[in-house]
Amino acid sequence: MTVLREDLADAPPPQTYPELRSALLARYDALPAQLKIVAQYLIDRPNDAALMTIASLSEATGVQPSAFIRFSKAVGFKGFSEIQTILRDNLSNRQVSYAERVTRSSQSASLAPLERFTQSAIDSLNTLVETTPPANIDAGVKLLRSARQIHVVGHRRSWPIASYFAYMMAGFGAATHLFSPTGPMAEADASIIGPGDVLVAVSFPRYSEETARIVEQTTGMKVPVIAITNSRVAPIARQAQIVFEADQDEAAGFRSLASAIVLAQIIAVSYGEAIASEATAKR
Amino acid sequence: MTVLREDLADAPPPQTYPELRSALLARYDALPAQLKIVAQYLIDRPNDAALMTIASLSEATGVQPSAFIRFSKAVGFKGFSEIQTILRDNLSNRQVSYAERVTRSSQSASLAPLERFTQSAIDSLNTLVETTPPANIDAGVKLLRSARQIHVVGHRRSWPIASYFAYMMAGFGAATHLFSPTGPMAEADASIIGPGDVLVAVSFPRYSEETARIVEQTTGMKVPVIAITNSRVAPIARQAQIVFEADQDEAAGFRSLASAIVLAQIIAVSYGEAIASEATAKR
DNA sequence: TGCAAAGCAGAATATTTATTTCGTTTTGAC
DNA sequence: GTCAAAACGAAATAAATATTCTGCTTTGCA
Repeated sequence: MTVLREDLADAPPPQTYPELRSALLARYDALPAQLKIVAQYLIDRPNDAALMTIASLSEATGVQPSAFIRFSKAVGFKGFSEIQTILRDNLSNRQVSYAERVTRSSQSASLAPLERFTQSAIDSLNTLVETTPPANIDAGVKLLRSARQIHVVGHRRSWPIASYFAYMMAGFGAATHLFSPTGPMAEADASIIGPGDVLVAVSFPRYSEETARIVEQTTGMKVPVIAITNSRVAPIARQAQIVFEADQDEAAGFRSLASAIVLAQIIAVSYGEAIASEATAKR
Repeated sequence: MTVLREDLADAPPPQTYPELRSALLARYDALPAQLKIVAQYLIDRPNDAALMTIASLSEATGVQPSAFIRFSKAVGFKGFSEIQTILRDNLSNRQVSYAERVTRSSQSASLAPLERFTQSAIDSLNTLVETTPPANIDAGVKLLRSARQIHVVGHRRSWPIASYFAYMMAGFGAATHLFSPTGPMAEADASIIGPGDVLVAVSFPRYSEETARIVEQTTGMKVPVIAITNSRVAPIARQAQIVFEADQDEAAGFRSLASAIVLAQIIAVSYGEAIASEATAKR
């Protein structure tokens, strides 16, 4: 009886790339010749293999397509596609693929709000770290420090972010002006912006028209704009010198402001630290 | 003759992702509605799009598969596969991974603000889920639904949370009043609170005296108070009927508002869902 | 050296995925 | 409002890709 060997084969198949990798390493010696080649390729170039078809893998390795299927089954999968799913998830360094997440979340629609929104916020925070280039923050800080005066605008859902940012900046001693949250006079206010100033505009869907108008007027005066928004193609992002993206995730129709407010904090604190270190250097 | 326009369309199609990206940004405004959605998705989440099939992209964006082909041809490609090839090339030789970035920046003494505050926010969100009893949310929702009018107060750092909460509640049709953020008149305002009302007070260190005073006056009138704060022994927590704790974590002296704003969202949306399900039941 | 079991290559098939087609709807100019 | 052009959605078709099947070859053991 080959009970032992069967037990090994029946062990639950790996779900993540690190698991897969160590499973392959463990079983490598016991594999037949062609399958060894397949295993080696998957270990050596997982990111290439993730994007290739079986046909091109066959060409690259000199191993027949059917061998890839045999390999997959030998390792406990139903087919090679399952292995590729793991490789792809690993490549985009997500726990589960995005497509899966879409279908899954539409299935289990009614998780408690507590878990739902917290998880969504955490996801969007992770996205924030991954997608924000540190150079962007440096550029933003530099621009803010060069400003004669810093104007901040944001309406409706973006108002909390705008007011928080203005509050922090004022706390660091920056000359800060915050546009009032509502009212038809907002547009007229834009006249207080002058040369040497910088406008920080916060705007999330549904984008406020007042904010867009102020941004438009500001760019017309050649005054630079820093945008905090959810997409590079957001209305205000097109005209902005520097664009920060936050808050792309959405749970049950309600977007979380968590990543936006953390982003505002990061920019403000980076500014504060830059000011502080300059003060120290001068002494 | 529309030579100019044709010239633009006939320009050699992009071959690399940066080229593609800027081409999309340049032509974005001129695209029809559905194709705008496609362009936006490719700009916002190129790494996801690289690995998804047209079918799953269609599901994720709500745009029909055929629109993806029309889009591809409008931008100068033969089909969507050619675009995906570019996205995949970009994905496979992309910059350093996030994990690498963290280890690298942690080597250089202090972590960059980006990683520091994001991590701190995630920690406090996890704490939020663990420490918030669902029954507390239910009790809060019940109290809010029984209110004749809902007053919201919060100053300084707590102002963004208070204004966001008030904005959400007003959006759900609740009779909401938000106390002005500053000024010596705040105290006088408390007189507008009457029997049957509920006060939602947001207060974090350093606790605002105005907020504390309004809470004091309110409890004197036997009007119930819901507190959103950082500790059960915070000034306003003692007198409150219901206390929500958020935001216990602190990174480098700067507390994150992430968990507080998510908490505000959770309470408001729970309220909104309760309202909605009641409306459905009545029908 | 003979024989059974396992491994293998290539072609056939099934499945998934991209693309085209076409009737309907929307948009924009007059 | 009316009309033509453009855009759109849904289903049909074409292309690609994965998987299975078959007969042949190698391997390992007696």
